[in-house]
Amino acid sequence: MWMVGYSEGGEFNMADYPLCGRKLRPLMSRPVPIPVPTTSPNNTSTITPSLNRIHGGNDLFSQYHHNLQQQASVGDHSKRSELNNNNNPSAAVEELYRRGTRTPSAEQIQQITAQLRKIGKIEGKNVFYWFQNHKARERQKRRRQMFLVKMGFWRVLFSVGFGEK
Amino acid sequence: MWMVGYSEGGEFNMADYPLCGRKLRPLMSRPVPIPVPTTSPNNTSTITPSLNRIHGGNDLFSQYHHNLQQQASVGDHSKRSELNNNNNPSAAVEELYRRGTRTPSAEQIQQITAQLRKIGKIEGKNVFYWFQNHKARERQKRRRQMFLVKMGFWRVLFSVGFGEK
DNA sequence: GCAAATTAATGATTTATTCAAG
DNA sequence: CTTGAATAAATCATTAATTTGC
Repeated sequence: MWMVGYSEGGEFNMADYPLCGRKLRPLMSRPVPIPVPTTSPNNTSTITPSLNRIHGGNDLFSQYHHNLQQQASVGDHSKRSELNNNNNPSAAVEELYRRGTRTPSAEQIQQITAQLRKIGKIEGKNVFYWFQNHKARERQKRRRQMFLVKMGFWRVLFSVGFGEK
Repeated sequence: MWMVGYSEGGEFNMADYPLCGRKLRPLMSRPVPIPVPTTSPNNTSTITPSLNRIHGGNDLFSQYHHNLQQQASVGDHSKRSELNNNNNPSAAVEELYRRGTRTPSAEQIQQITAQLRKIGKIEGKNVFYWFQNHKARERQKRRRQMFLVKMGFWRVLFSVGFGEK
């Protein structure tokens, strides 16, 4: 019988995972995601306003893509799509993501950044971070959902906030 | 709204988390891990009986450590600890593991084996295999636990058998 | 309504893991 | 096995969004 606090050379340390301390809402069966008018009156701005609040820092992006060369010599500009999502940078990158872009190369990032710079102040590293985070969090979300589904925890699924947003 | 079957690149692999495939008890809140006498009457032999049943095979050990030389010339016999764990070879190596030994060198393996040979029939490759397997399985176990914990599924953890073995 | 308190979202960093080359 | 680059995971930090007590 192993305990929560059991640790052997840093095996499992409760304090290492603050995310886990997250409080769950009370477990209630909510079979159909009926829009409840009491809690949230209207979700108007559901589009994530990300990529707008950008704060400074060191350029980790260039750390990763230190081999940023003229690898676009021949140029595979097959699907540029011009990124014209009505001046919403987030919508633009989400469009790219939806179309399959996951880990854009340094050259791709440069192109995307160039397009987005027409809309607002942005750097390549911001685009880099965005794709990193978006990919990771999409996967995370999917894994959580898959896990619960495979476990058959429909109740947990609904209580966890499943179905909305 | 997302779908069950949605998958993008085979993210979640059930086989990677055999612990999760376990049948779950009905989801009940069990705030304190009270010892349940019905399921597991008594876990007396929780100490792994490994390193006692040794079967033959090719010597992978000598494959890896083909450079077994007198590298112990100067000798860093700082913490020998003599391995006197009351004639239990498994307890002995687990003690070493707990103290930090992960991938012992050929020379270390020879020393350990020499000590263990006082207790029973053993070869260097057995010790080598033990550390290989133990390291791998500890990591595996840790990953499984981390997975559930990081997902924040405490209830699942408990219902999944967390707390017993 | 409103403002403090809480929670969720997300950009930025840091740490760990994977994978290929030597 | 060791090393280094690339990636993924975890975490930190800050802000948006929501809840809650008046």
